[in-house]
Formats: sequence, C-alpha cells, structure tokens
Amino acid sequence: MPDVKHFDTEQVLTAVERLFWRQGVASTGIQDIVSVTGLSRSSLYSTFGGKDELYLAALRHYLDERSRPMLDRLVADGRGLPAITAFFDRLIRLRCSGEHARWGCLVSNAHTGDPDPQVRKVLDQHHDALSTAFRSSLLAAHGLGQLSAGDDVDATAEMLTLLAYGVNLRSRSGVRRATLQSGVMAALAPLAKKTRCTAEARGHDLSG
Amino acid sequence: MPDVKHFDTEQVLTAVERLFWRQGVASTGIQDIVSVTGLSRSSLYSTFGGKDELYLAALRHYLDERSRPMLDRLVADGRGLPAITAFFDRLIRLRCSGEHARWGCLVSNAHTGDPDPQVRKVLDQHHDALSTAFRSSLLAAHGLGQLSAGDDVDATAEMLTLLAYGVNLRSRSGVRRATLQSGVMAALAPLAKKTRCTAEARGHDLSG
DNA sequence: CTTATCTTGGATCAGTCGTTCCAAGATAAG
DNA sequence: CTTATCTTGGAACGACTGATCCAAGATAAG
Repeated sequence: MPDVKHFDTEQVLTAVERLFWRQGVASTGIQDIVSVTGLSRSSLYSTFGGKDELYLAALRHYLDERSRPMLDRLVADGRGLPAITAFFDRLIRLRCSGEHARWGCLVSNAHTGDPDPQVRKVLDQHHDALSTAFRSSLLAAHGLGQLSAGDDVDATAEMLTLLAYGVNLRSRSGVRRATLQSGVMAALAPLAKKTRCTAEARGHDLSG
Repeated sequence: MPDVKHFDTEQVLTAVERLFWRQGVASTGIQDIVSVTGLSRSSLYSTFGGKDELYLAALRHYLDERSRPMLDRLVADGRGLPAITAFFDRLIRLRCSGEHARWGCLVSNAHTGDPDPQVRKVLDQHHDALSTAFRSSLLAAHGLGQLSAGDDVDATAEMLTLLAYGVNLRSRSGVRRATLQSGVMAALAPLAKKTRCTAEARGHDLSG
C-alpha cells in the first residue's frame, strides 16, 4: 500500500509561517523554505501546491494559532476596559520581546503589496474579528458603567483597531516597548468615565 | 562637448516613486521602471545607480514632495487641536480618494521587509518628523487651553503617530473613508478639555 | 516475500531578476 | 566641419525565480 508522508504538516506550516512573517512573502523564496523545512520541492508542491497556496495556508495557520487565541481571550475577559488594556499589554509584549520581536504581525504585514482575492478575504475576515472583539469588550465596559457618556462604541472600536495596526507596523522599527505602551495608554485612559473630571479615574496602567 | 541628459530627473523620480508606492519594492522590477519611464537601463543605472539607490532616491523624493509639506502645514497651523483634526482629515482624504487611493503611505509600506541601514535611517527620520509635528501642535493646543488636565503631550503624540500609521496601513484594504474618520475622531474628541463634562465641548468634526 | 501506491531527492525547466557592457547616437566647443 | 565626451538603445550576463518531472526509495496490505 502507499507510502505515508515523512514529515509533520503542522511543523512545516509553522516554519513557513515564521519565514513569511519575518521576511515577507516577496523576499522568501522556495529555496528558503526548502532549506528551513528540510523537505524537498516534490513534497512541498504535492502537499501544499504552489507558493501562493502555501502563503495562504501559512496565513490561515497564523490566524488559527496566533491571532484567534488572542481575540478569544479578549472576548472571554469580561472586565471591560481592563480587558482591553490587558490585550494591548500582551500585544506590545509579543511585538517587542521574545523570539518574534520586531516581526510585526503577519496579517498587518500582508497589507503591503496587492494580495489576490483569497488573501484579501482572509485579511478582511481578520479585521472583522478584531473589530468585533473590541466592540464586544467595549459593550461589556459600557454595561459595567466604565465608559464616558459620549463614547461611541463603533467609532471607539475602529480607533482601537487602527491603534493595533499602528502598534503592529511600528513595532517592526524596533521602537521601545515603553513608547508603545504610553501611546496606547494615551488612547485608553480618556475612555474611562471621569466622574469628577479627576485623573485617578483614568488609572489603567499598562505595566500592571 | 558632452551630450546632455535626454530626460527630466524629477519626472523619472516621480514615476519611480509611484511604482514603488503602489506595488512595493519587491514587486517592482527594473523592467517595470524601464517600461513606465521610457528610458533605458543605461540611463537608469548611470544616473541613479542600482535598484536600492533608486528606491532610496524615490523614498527621499516622497518625503520631500509628499510627507514634509503635510507636516509643515500641520506645524504652521497654530490652531491646536483643530489643526490636528484638519491634518487627519487631509490624510484620510488622500488615502481613500484620488489617484493614490488605497496606495497607503510609501514610508509606512516600507516598514514591512527588512530595510538596509540607509532606508532604516530615512524611516526613523520620518517618524521623528511626524512625532515632532504632533508634539508641536499639542503644545500649541496646551497653550491655548484646549487640552484636558491629564493629557500627556509626549504620550498623546505617540498615540497620534500610531493612529496615522494605522490609517496608512488600513487604507490599503479599501476601508470606507467615513470609517477611518470616525475612528480618528474617537481618538481626538476625548483630548479636548471638557469643562463641564458635556459633549459639545468635544465638537471637532472631521467632516468640516 | 511481492506488489501497488505514494513520497522523496534532485536534475531540470523556461522565465525573470538586477546588472553590465559596448557600439551607435547626440551634443556643443573649437 | 571635426572632435571629444557624454548619453542612449539594446544585447547579453550569470544568478535566481517558481515550478515540473521522473527515477529511486519507502511503505504496508496481501
């Protein structure tokens, strides 16, 4: 009976994801993938198809393994504003330290260069998921009476989305973590309800 | 005596800038540049050098012709917060409509892929210029008594920078202009001093 | 074991990459 | 005009691109 694959698809996809993530699609050649994964062109093409389909698979893998867990955790955290603060804290930590420091976000990086329709669709899905997660947390914050009177949930969610894209993009330039933290805090702090227009009501500390 | 160039350097640089801007560096070949500019490889290489130097020249051209004028206008506008609002209004209009719609920002786009030291330096310079311009406007706003008591100028400037990067990146996905406007407004409105915690004091309308 | 079926290594493909080179063309001083 | 000097068109380069192909190897049911 037939032979079976001599490698683990999951491991290969992770390695390819890392390659595309760090160097970008255009700068990553099939040869790079062959070198890193150790498998041959035959296996690569018979398993995943061409480079475009491989990129798409890596993108979906990133969403499943990296992006979605972050968003699920944000939505599951019912604390409202502190949940959002904690989300950005984790995001900035991931972007500025550890093995993926200065790699940005694979999805954000994909926004440069004109993606084919399938990739475009994945990017849009990711954006919807991110935006929806923010809306969910903001609604929770509203329910908990944390928001200022004039805060528009949809507009604020869009603002947070822009902020996340900004963090992702700018983290590639090696900006200091504290700089990103203060920038995000400057956006989050004014959201909190200011009962007597005092400053301590804004106290969402990213370093917490 | 020697022959003179048969083309206008400025025009060529503009065309090259447009190519890199729209398609990215990695996706733009020398052949594309030859086709668009109409001049030959000889002229190209003897005038600008290789592709890397051509990209650097295009980047600097973009900064001089596109970026710096925007920032100069922001700094020159002494109105404080309304100046910042007007800046983002212009930015979003440029990113979402006209001939450069959905092209993003050449400098922001450059953040994906690992730039050589010279490019990196240009990117850092651009970021400093942007951040400094925001700080300048925020200081003006502070002097005019427009800011809330707890607003930190440096942190807020960083926040606005992240927001601008977010707008640039996200505009490439073809997001609606109104969506970006509402997102930016959600970040700008809370900055304004709220004397009696009322909403009308926040009235910086992007559609103005 | 045999054997059918899939996988694998690696040669190979045509095409494109950025770059170089040189003869032919253009220019303007003498 | 001649002539020195630069520019230009276009052929050509080797290296690399993504992709294909096939014989050899691996697997497991019979």
